[in-house]
Amino acid sequence: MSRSIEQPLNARSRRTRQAILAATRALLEERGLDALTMAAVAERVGVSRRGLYLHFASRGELVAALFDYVAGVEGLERSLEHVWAAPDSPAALTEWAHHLARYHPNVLAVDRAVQQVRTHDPDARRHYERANAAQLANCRRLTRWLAREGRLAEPWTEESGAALLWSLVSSEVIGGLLEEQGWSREELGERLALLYRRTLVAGDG
Amino acid sequence: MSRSIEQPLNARSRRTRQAILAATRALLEERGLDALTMAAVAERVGVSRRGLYLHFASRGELVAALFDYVAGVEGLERSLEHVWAAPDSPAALTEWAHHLARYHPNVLAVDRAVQQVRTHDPDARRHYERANAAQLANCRRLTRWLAREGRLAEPWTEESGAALLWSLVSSEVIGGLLEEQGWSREELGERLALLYRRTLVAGDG
DNA sequence: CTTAGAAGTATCCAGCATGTGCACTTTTTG
DNA sequence: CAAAAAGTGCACATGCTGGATACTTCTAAG
Repeated sequence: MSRSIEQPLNARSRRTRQAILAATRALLEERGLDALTMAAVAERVGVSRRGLYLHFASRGELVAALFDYVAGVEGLERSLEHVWAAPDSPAALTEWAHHLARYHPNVLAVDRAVQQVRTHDPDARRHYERANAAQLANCRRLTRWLAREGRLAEPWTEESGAALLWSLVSSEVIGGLLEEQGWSREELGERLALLYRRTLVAGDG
Repeated sequence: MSRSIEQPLNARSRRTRQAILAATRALLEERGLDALTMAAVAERVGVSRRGLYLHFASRGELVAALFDYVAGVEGLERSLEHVWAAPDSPAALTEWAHHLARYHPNVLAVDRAVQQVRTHDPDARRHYERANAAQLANCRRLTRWLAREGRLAEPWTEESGAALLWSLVSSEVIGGLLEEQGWSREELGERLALLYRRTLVAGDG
């Protein structure tokens, strides 16, 4: 099932594909994953239900494709630049917290959807695992930086610190604090930054 | 739909109900939520598919019922006693970390299932929210205790500290660290305790 | 400007899961 | 033993996915 669909050559095709992705995202954010049926998407795009399958082999593939779509639209790379441009590793850690608070809220719905769908769908699982590996790599880069500068607090290692950081990039955590606990993005960023520094950074009074 | 089903009076009925819950849990843990169809459960229990609906009005209600079932079987209350028996608030916080590492791994599959199902099913949502509120109340009790003893670090308040603690009781976090990062329960407990103390406790060298 | 091939439509279909209705049998219990 | 409760078997409506087929419409390259 769900054999990937080759890159569209046609301009018309590309436009339709984008329209489908945009409509899917909107529908997902407005009405949730359960309401996201192929029929509902088709109607919203103004295309036949059968037509969707010309662009996405399955519902799972469609949801999975949202992953990269929102990363582009919401500027994942751009937001990450702030982290690596920091002057030192503790500052980078703080920037990482702010990056989470800046970027992730915008993709929460998609994150959660991919996460649910991944259990059935190999395509979604692939996308999820790729994104996850990238996330973990970023975390490890942070802890390595800390270690190099001698700022990684006892008893953390590059590995265990990275794992901890990675685990806190969770739609459950971020969504819970924002939506259920009513934190603002600013509060989220500041407080995560605080947690990170106190937990991981040595000599940070 | 999914009108609740009244307390069974019959001994036979109670036995069957327990058998259904046990089989459901086993199936869920072995083969995941997707494989958890009413037909599969029925076969495993050795009861007709129709018979399940005599005990649980819907699949959602069945999954939701697992919540309390595992809490009983795995001794939620008993595990929590360690927390409140602690001599002081920082010790309680440490005990809380160990409680998470002791209890939660045993109910991860059920936690995740209820969380997914709750989006469709009102019954599951009710159960989830009740459990969640209890969780949050526990966290607040911890931060209140800290505050009373003057051990709550700047800039946390009873409320914001509780929210933070609450957000870290997440199957995504716990499951991720245990399963994907390969932490042992001991490591999880120790490291969470460390994170909690450094972040929330004042004057804890 | 024409024409081959791609994009898209309309309709039907099979598969599979949920949950309900109904007549029936078996077990429990007073 | 008799009534009530528990459980069975089967049929059925509904809702979704994804595949098939024959058809029309657009677009891109010669």
